[in-house]
Amino acid sequence: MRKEIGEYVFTQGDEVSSLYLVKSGLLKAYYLSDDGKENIKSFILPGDNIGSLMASYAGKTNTFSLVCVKPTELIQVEFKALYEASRADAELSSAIVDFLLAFGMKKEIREYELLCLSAEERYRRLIENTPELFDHVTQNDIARYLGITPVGLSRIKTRINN
Amino acid sequence: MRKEIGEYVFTQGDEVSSLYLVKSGLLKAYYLSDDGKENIKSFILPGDNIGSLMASYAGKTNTFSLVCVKPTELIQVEFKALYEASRADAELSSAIVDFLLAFGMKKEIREYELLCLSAEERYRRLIENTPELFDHVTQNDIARYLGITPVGLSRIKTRINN
DNA sequence: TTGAGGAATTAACCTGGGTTAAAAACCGTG
DNA sequence: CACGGTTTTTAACCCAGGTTAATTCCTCAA
Repeated sequence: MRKEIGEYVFTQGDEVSSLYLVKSGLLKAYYLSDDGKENIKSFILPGDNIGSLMASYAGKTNTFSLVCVKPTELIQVEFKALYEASRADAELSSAIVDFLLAFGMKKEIREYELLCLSAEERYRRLIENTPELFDHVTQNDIARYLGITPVGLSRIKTRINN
Repeated sequence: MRKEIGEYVFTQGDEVSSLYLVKSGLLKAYYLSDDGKENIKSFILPGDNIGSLMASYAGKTNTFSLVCVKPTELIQVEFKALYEASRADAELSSAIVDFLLAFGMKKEIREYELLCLSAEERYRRLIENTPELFDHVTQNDIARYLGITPVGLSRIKTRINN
């Protein structure tokens, strides 16, 4: 399926239960707080997967929204169907285990960065690890991914350049 | 296996590759930064599991330490053996999928709290969700789990009680 | 019971980042 | 090229939480 810039794949509060594999393009997943502030959970690059475990597995409503930053080509997988099928299919089950392990590791890294690093350190790491992001995403969104405001990020940048 | 207070299950930098199921007791998992500061990743209660995916699956060295806060009874599971066995055993594989899904959801919640909530909100939530923790863990450790200093937490408490 | 070491609080001062608002730099489009 | 909107920067002021250090509280072992 194909989505254009600004189109939503799903929205906070939805009762969707699918996972998505991104073939090309760029998405952002974000939480919207009561007072209208956006906090970016993650950017999803080609080759990445995305979906709310909470919504899919635990039957809860979705906790975040997923929107296109670039025109995006993605594959939708019904979570429940996949999950049921995996119960009977050892190979599929193994693949899911690998997928979930990779997912868990990513979360573990993010947790570490948010718990242990300052906003400035997180910013330096992001430049280090995914410089390509800066070509496609506004500084605004970078800031909200780092957990700070655009103003804050601008200040960090000037601080770094002495 | 049994561990007493202060005993380590493994240490940051180790090349262990086991998962642990906690039958009774209480553990804490924490990161030690270069300048000697401790940041608590999680408390592990009876029924919980713990282990470094990074170390076990990706063959990296352990990124955090695991130490007993209360005398603890736990079961050690060799990750590689489990992983290999799961390749052939559909039932085991399914169980692992369930385990990893639960793990992923926990991480997702923690990520949300660290990204979107203030220290005070995280504190309120902790009281709400795991009040029993406060009986077994020093306020010192609670603070380091919330991502703040003990002084900071003390201030939050007095602020809350007007 | 007391004394010693750790835990928690308090106070004074500092800093990173939030908030608001205005200015400047960047667009894309007519 | 000029216009209008969106980003980014800058500035002024504010506040949560860090840091250091002193004080009080707790606990437990002798």
